[in-house]
Amino acid sequence: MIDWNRIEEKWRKKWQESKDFETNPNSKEKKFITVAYPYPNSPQHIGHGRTYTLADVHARFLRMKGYNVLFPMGFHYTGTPILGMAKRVQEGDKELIQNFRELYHVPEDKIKEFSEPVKIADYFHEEIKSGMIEMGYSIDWRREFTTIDPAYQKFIEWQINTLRKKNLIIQGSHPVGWCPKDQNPVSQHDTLGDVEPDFTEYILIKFRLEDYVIPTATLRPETIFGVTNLWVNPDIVYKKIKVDGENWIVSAECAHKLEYLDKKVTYEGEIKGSELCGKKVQVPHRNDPVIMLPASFVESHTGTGIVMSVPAHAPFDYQALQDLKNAKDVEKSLAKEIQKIEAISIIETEGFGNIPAKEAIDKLGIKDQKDSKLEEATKEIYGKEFYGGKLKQNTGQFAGKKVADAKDIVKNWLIKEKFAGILLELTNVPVRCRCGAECVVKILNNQWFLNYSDKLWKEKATKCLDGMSVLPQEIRPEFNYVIGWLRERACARQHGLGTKLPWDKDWIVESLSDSVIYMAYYIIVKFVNSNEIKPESLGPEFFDYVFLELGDSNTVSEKTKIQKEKIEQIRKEFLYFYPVDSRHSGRDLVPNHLTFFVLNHVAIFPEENWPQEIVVNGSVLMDGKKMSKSMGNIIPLRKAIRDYGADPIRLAIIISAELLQDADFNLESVSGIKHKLESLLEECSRLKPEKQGKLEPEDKWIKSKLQSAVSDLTSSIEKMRLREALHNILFSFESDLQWYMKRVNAKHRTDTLGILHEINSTRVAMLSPFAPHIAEEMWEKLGHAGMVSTSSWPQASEKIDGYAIQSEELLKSIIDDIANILKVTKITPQKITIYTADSFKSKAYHSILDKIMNGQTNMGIIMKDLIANKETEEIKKNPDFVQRTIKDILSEPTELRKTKLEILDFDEKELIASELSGLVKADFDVELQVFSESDPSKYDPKNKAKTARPFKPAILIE
RNA sequence: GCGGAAGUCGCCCAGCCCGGUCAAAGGCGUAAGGUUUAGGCCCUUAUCUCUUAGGGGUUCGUGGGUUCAAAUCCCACCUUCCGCACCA
Repeated sequence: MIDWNRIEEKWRKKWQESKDFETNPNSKEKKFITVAYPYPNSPQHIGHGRTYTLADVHARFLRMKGYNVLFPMGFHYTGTPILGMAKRVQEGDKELIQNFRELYHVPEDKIKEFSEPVKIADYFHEEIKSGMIEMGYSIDWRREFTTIDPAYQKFIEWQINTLRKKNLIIQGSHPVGWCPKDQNPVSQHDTLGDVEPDFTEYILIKFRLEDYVIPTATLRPETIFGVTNLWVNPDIVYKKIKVDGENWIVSAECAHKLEYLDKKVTYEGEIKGSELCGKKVQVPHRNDPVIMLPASFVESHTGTGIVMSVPAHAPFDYQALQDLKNAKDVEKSLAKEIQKIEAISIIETEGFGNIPAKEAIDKLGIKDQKDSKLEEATKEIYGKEFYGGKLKQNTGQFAGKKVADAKDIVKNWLIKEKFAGILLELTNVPVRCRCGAECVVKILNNQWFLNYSDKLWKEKATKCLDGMSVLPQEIRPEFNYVIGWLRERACARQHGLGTKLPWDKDWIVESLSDSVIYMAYYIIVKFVNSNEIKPESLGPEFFDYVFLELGDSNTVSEKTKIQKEKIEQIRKEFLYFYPVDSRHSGRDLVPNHLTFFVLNHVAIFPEENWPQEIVVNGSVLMDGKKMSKSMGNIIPLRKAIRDYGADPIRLAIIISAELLQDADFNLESVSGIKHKLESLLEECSRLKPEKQGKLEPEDKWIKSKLQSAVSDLTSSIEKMRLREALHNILFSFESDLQWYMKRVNAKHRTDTLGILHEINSTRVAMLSPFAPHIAEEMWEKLGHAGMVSTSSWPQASEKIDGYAIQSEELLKSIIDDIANILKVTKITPQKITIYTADSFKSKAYHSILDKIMNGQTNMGIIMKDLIANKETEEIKKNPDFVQRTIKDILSEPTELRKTKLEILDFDEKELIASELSGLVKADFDVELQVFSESDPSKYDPKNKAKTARPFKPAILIE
């Protein structure tokens, strides 16, 4: 048993002492690798480890390739969840405190401090950082910071001011979920049950009743042309209110909602719903009276509590009308009016007749307006009409328009003509704030936005994206799509940790806006942390000069009191490290952070400093399931490291899935990998550098295999196909090595230590970005001086020995064939005889191979050509040979075909005679005889020799 | 609905871009053998199906098509997953 924790600690200490990961500009070419910094509101678990591990492998690989790699890390304190947590601690929230205690093992005295949000962040910051160190991430910790550090805030002030100067920040109104009690916006983590307030826009159509406006809320403004009546609930008491100078009648709930929607509301009186029934109102656009009728499906908390009735296209309306027509207890004069009402059809949809609502109701067998299937009917009709419907002639100027288009056109027309207004309403009511109050939608009038709608900005971002590498490729269209639909985005909020808006101190820069160009800050922060520059000296002129070379260093020095030389040095370091060469992140950040990262870079920096690459990875599942607190399947990273070691976890995460796929993590695979590494370590301990003697065929072969492994692996890593790469080092190469050992053992060789040492040294070097600790240990055991993490990446020399590859392939396939024959015949072999093909067959073979490589696979044509040639004409007696040879060749890798084409003087008989006997003896414990097909004195009792083909000798087993 | 991804031999998952290397890698599981006092770990072999000569048959969501040749290219359909915002 090996002590993983001890080995890992040993090497972590060495890395720390040697300061290998502290990166300063030098004469080498640089690579700047960054990964989205963590939000410290909980310890990190295995899932968090994925992105960082991928980035670390990337960084370590590039370092070995000879680049000067900067891989820094910061901590994102900005945001509201931590604030919410602190609030819950203050309130003594049992569940949360229990989580801290039992799930996160936070010491009791620390939990007490958690009523202060920064303490929570500080605690988990240290926790996460320790985990990162224990995972062996090659981070330059001199550049660590948090987003509430004074210097960082200076940087964010500069960023946000710069954006504003470019007119990319605008002010406007914006609806948010709102708690009326707390007087604060609410989002998912502020609500009971963690529901995200979700709202939608209703169109308020204003019908007139004498001096009053009767507003009805609808999602389908285009159906106004089919209105036949209104619905009121007779049991509701409605409010008479004054709204911006107009008299409205709406439900009490609606009046309450309106108060938050930027309307001035005064209460003037009440009226019963039943009193409204029978009254006639004016339709806004056509001066036509329609009657108000009672309906029980009308709810006071939805819309205005009064509904516009379009029986032709709305199943609820149609059914309510039918119910009324059939009702017995309706007053006579009213009943007469009701009987007169006919549905007005205004939309034509394929598959539906004149009154779609009726058809849907009949189809579902709906009996009355209380039937829950009405929802289904409504959905079906809405879907069909919206995407497939057209407005009919009776819609006037809108006739012929598709419903999908007409909806917005009619809406805008209604609003322009003052026939309608807007009502925003929560769709997932009730949403309750953690304080218990029911939330509403509020329009904030002085909200600040990043104007991501800006066309030129989008164009620039698209250009940047087009010039960038996006890994894996499949994700690229998603970025383009996001840039397309992005609109104004609020960039400030009223509470939470973060930086105040410099020009409006009531607002705090929102967390997805203060995390977009901070990679540039990694250059600065080194000087802040070393006390070379003070936060207070970081005025805008400093950043202007360092990042954009605006102004001159003399003036900047005067203003900031920073030495001119220092300023020049920082500018030079910025120029050296920027742009970002690769940004790693999870795919959940594609529609927000990663896209904003691109947008903000192009807004602020000149083209030469635009980002070069984005690498996106999927999430991590635990035994096929999503990790979640409630499922109890979260494994804290640090605990996993203690139990299994950092390297096995790193490998298990990487090997379980390719980049974009969700990685399924399970503990069995961790122990599997652990054992693999342990046996590799053992192997390395055995090997010493030793002089290599004369190379045997299998030596040449394995060396060639090693060469191709190096070049395959390198290109895999370059494409960030780390799973594939790791798989090659750990498993695929293993099977080549097994064959090699089999060959070596068959020959009873003892002189292979040197070669195995060379092979394993290369493997360990290639393993080192993935499993850095154990690779160092292996490297040391192999007797290398220095550390493998600072050694150079193995170079693939171009020497691939085609002859050796071909030879070993032949030997393997003969062994396979023998085993196959034995399996089928179940005989115990006494003696094996092999016959190699005649030389004219070889010529034919090459000729066929040549034709196939040129794309000709037609048997007839190939045959004709062969017969036409004197050297191969003999083949006409043996058409089966041609058929089979074509098949042989087609079932080979193209690589091997090329090799065979190049090598003409391949002596099968000689190879088999000298190399195969030992193998056959070892595997089957019998003697081997070899003849050529053309050998007149051959032993061939069963007349097998004639079936021999090149690379497919005939075999006789007795 | 819009946008994206995906359906492979018990399970997980490669291969698809660039058609022939594909009955299709690897891991897990299962079975047999070796090692071990025993178990675990480890090693070997097998793991769609038929076959007493290295061979054949049927497979890669479903149905078509292109091609000498399709898991791979094209079309249609079915199913599943993810994102759709002011939240990190």
